[in-house]
Amino acid sequence: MKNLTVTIKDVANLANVSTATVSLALSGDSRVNIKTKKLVEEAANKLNYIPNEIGRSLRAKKTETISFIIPNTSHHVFTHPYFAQLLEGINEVLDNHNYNLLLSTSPSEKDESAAYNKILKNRRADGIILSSASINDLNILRLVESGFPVVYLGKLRHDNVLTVERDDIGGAYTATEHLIRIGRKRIVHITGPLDHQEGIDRLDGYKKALLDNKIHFDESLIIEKDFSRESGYEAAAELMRNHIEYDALFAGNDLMAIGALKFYKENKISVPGDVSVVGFDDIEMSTVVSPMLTTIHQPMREIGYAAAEKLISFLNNQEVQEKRTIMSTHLVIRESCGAERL
Amino acid sequence: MKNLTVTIKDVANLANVSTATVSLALSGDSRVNIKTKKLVEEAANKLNYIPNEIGRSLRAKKTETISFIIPNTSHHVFTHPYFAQLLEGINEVLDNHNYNLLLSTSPSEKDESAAYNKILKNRRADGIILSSASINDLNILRLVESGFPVVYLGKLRHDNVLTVERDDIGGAYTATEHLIRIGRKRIVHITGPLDHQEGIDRLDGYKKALLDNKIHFDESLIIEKDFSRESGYEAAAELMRNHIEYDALFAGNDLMAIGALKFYKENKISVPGDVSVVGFDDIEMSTVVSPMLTTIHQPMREIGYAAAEKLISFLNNQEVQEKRTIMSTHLVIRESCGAERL
DNA sequence: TATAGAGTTTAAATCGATTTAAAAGAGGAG
DNA sequence: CTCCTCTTTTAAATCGATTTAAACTCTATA
Repeated sequence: MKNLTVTIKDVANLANVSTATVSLALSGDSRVNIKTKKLVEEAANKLNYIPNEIGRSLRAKKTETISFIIPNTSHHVFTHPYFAQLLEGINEVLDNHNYNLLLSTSPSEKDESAAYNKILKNRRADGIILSSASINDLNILRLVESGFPVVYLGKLRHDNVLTVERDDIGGAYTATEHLIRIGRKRIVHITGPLDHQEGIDRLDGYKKALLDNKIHFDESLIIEKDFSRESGYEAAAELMRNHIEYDALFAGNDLMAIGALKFYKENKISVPGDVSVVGFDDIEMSTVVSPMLTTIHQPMREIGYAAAEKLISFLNNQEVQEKRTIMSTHLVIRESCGAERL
Repeated sequence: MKNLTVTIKDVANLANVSTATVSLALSGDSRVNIKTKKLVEEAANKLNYIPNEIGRSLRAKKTETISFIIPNTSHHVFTHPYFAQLLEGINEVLDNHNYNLLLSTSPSEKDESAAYNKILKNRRADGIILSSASINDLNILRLVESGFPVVYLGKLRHDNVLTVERDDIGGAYTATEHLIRIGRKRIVHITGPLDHQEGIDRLDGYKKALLDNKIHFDESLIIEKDFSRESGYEAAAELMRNHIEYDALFAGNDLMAIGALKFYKENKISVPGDVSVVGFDDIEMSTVVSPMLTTIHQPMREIGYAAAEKLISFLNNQEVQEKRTIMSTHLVIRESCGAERL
C-alpha cells in the first residue's frame, strides 16, 4: 500500500501553495495565475493525485449518484430480463450524465421497516429509482414526504410522486382482443401474483376486452401464478388435469407462456393448432422458442431511460414535464397464434 | 423539502447534550449514562435522524461499498446472462456483509485513459471487482500497484493480483472430447473474439482435445465470431455457403450455439442427426430451445460469490486463502448431441 | 476536609475537499 | 512617496460525522 492517500494537502506542499490554490487551479478558476496553475498541475501529476470523492461530496452536499432499488425476490432479480433491461436503460442515461449507480435489492417485502431503513441508508445517493412491488404505498409516501427525490416505477394513488408506468391494462386488452379477433372464444389467462399491481392490471385488461366483445367471463379460465417459467408449465398441467377446455392462452408474462409452451410440446398439444398463445414482455427468449412467441412488447429499456432522465432533471431543478409518464405497449405477432399480421 | 437535513447537531440541541454524546449514545457506547442514552434516542426518533453516510465515510476512511466494473459492450451488458448471474452472486454476498454495490460500465476499451480514470473515480468504493476484457493488463497492474484493492475476474500473468478464473481450457477440452467420444470426427469450432482471453483459451482446449485424440487440426473448421446469437447464425450460414463438411459444432458460448440452431432449423438440417452441437455457459435459454442444448456449465453465480468474498476478506485483513481461485466447469448433457449420459 | 477514583460528558481535532472573505502583491497615476 | 486598482493568494469556515483526551461530577475513603 503506497500512494493510497495523496491528498490535496500533499499537492499543496509540493507546489508550495495553499490547498485553496490547488483546488482553484485544478478546477480551472480564472483567478489563478497561469504559471501557478502549471506548477500545481505538475505537482498533481507527479503525485498522481485524484480528488477524494467523499470529501468533495460532503462539502457539495451531493454525490452525483443515484440508487436503483429492486425487490429481492429469491436472488434472481438480475437475471430477470425485465430488470436487466431496466437496469441497462438506467445505466445508459446515468453514464451520459456522469452519474454513478448504486444498486440495492430491497430486503423481503415482509419486513417493512428493514426495507425502509435500507432505502434511507441510501441517502448516500442524491435520489432513488424505486421499482414496484418492493414496498407498500405507505412507505413510499413516507419516503417522498421526507423530501427525498424518488421516481417510482409503477402506479401510485398519490399525485405528488414522480412515476413511470406501463400501460398494463391496455397491453392486456390488446393481447386478449387479438386472440378474439382470430376467432378464439375460450381464452385462459394465467395471471401474475394478484397482490401485485401488474398482475391486477393485466387481468383487468383481459376482462375489459372480453366485456367489449361480449364474451362471458369465466372464472375457471383464470389461474393465478407467480411469473416464473415453472409456474407457467404447472398452469398448463393443471388445466389438463382439470379437463378445462380452451382454445387460447394469454399468459401474464413471456416466461409463463414459455413454460406452458414446454408443457404443450411434451404433451403433443399443437401451438397454434390446438391453442393460440400470447405472452407479455417481449423478452429475448421469446424469439428462440418454437413456435416463436406472439407477445405484447413492453419498452423496458425506454422505461429505464425515462425514469433516469426524470430523476436527473428533477435533481437539477430543471422542469419536470410531467409527473406521471405512461409508456405504451404494442403487439408483436410471431408464430404462436397462427395469425398473419391483421 | 423538509427534514432533509437533520444532522447530529440538531439531535444534540434537542437532547441538550453534545454531538459527542449523541454519537456515543447511538453507537451504544457503555460510557454514556442509561438515562442520557434514552434522552438521545428519543430526540433522534422525534427528528427522524439518520446519520449521514458521507460524513461517516469521510471520517472512517471507508465506504462499505464495493464497485463492480464491467466492460461496456454496446449497452447490452446486463441482459447478458453471464454478467447478470455474476451480478446476482456478487450482490448476494455484499448483502450478507452489509456492503453497498456501486455499478460501473467501463467506457470503451479503446480509450484506455478514460477507462482508467473512471475506475479510479471509484475510490468512493473500498475496492473493486473488475471483469475481464474491460481494460488491458497494463492498466490493471497500475491499478493494483497503486494499492487499491482489486479482484480481477480472469487470467492475469502477474502474481500479485487476486483473481477468480474459470477453467476455460478444461471446459473446452471436455466439450470437444464429448463430441469425439460419440463418434464425431469433423468438429467445427466457432470461437469468441480471439483478442479476448476466453476466446483464446476455449480454442486451446479444443485443440488440445483433438491432439490427445489424434485428430488432425483443420484450420478451415475454425470461425471467429463475437459471442452474439446473430454471429452464431451467421457462422452456420457461412459454413454452408463455403460447402464445409462437418458433423459436429462446438460453439464458444451458448448464444452462438443457439444462433446456429436457428439456422439449422430454418435449413432443415437435423440436430443432432446431421450435426451434434455443444455450447458453453449453460444459460437459461439453452433449456428452452429445441433440441435443448448440451453445454459446458460455468458456475457464474459462484464466481460472483468467490470474487466478493475474496475482496471483502481482503478488505477486512482477514487471511485470503489463495490469490488465484480457479472455478471448474462441467458437461451438461441434453439433447443436441444425440448421446445418452456416458 | 481533602483526595483518589470511578463514572459521565464534552471541547476540539480529524477526515479531504471547496469556497468566501480578507490579505498580500503589483503596477500606475498623481 | 502615497494612494488606488486590479490581480493573485491564502487563512479559515464549512460539510457531518467519530474519537480522543481532558474536564467535570460524584462517592467513598483516609
